[in-house]
Amino acid sequence: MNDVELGEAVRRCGLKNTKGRSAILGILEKSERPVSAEQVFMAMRDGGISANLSTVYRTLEALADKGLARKLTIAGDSRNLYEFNRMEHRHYLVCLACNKIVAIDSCPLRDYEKRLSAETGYLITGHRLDVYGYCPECRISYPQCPSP
Amino acid sequence: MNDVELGEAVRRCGLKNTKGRSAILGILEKSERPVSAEQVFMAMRDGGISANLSTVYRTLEALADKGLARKLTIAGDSRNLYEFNRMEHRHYLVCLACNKIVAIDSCPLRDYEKRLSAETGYLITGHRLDVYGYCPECRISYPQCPSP
DNA sequence: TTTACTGCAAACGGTTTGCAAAAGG
DNA sequence: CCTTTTGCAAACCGTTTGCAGTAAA
Repeated sequence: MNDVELGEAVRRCGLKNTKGRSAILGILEKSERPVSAEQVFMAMRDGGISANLSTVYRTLEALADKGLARKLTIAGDSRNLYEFNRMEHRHYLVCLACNKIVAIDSCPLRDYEKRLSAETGYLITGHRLDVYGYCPECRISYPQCPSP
Repeated sequence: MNDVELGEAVRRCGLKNTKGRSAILGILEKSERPVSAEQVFMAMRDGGISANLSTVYRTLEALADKGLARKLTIAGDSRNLYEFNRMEHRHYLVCLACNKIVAIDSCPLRDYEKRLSAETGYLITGHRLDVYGYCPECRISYPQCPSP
């Protein structure tokens, strides 16, 4: 998305468009990994758009509320991460050595949710699945790996 | 486990046993849901054993390090939760209305991890899966349910 | 011109820490 | 005894908030 499209996306969801907001949405869209508020803040500075950290938090929250972004947490990280909402159902593979996070497209849980619902009487609305391990690069140096 | 056994478990893992420590381990063991540090703290007060909150944190951390407990986080809760480590592979079903957390015993991900490892080159060591929905009691009052 | 947004500084909640005193083995 | 553990208070970190000023529609 270019600057104009980003601005339109912000406006279309019912928010007033500002330089900061479209910049933040652009940063999310360009990043292929979830990012923290602080990372967004720094990326803005790097891009020459100064913003206040609390504004970044408020914007990320607003974008998540409106469905343009997603807020997520990864085990072992006390921060919240945000990503552009591509409307895909996604899971993450987290490297325990270098903390790299990569997205997984496949989801093995459709049938499982049905079964679980039948067994428990719960109305299942979603799930969170993160997979942990060691990436090919780190794998070499970490022969034995504790489970989280 | 009785008091003696709790104390032995603490000592066996390489920690000095104190009244507070075995009490905390006992609280974890008796609870069938994960609990927060604050909850442990209050449970101790209720049980007549006064302890400092930072000691509770330190103890939970130590028990988790030694493998007697597990530390976990649930989406949408900024706190860490702790549970007695029953050495079972477990997942949780979280009610989005009343926040009740119940354990699920089955795990549908064994084969999936193998496949994923083959596809990505990662050494997979574990995963986190939480399922969200509405429990039978809350289900009635929440007909439409947003996905987390 | 009205309403939504921003910056600032201060508060927040959960967690961690440094230190001196206390208790375990 | 020597080491580990504790209580206390203060710091910490990521996040949220109240408010007065600014900008979008």
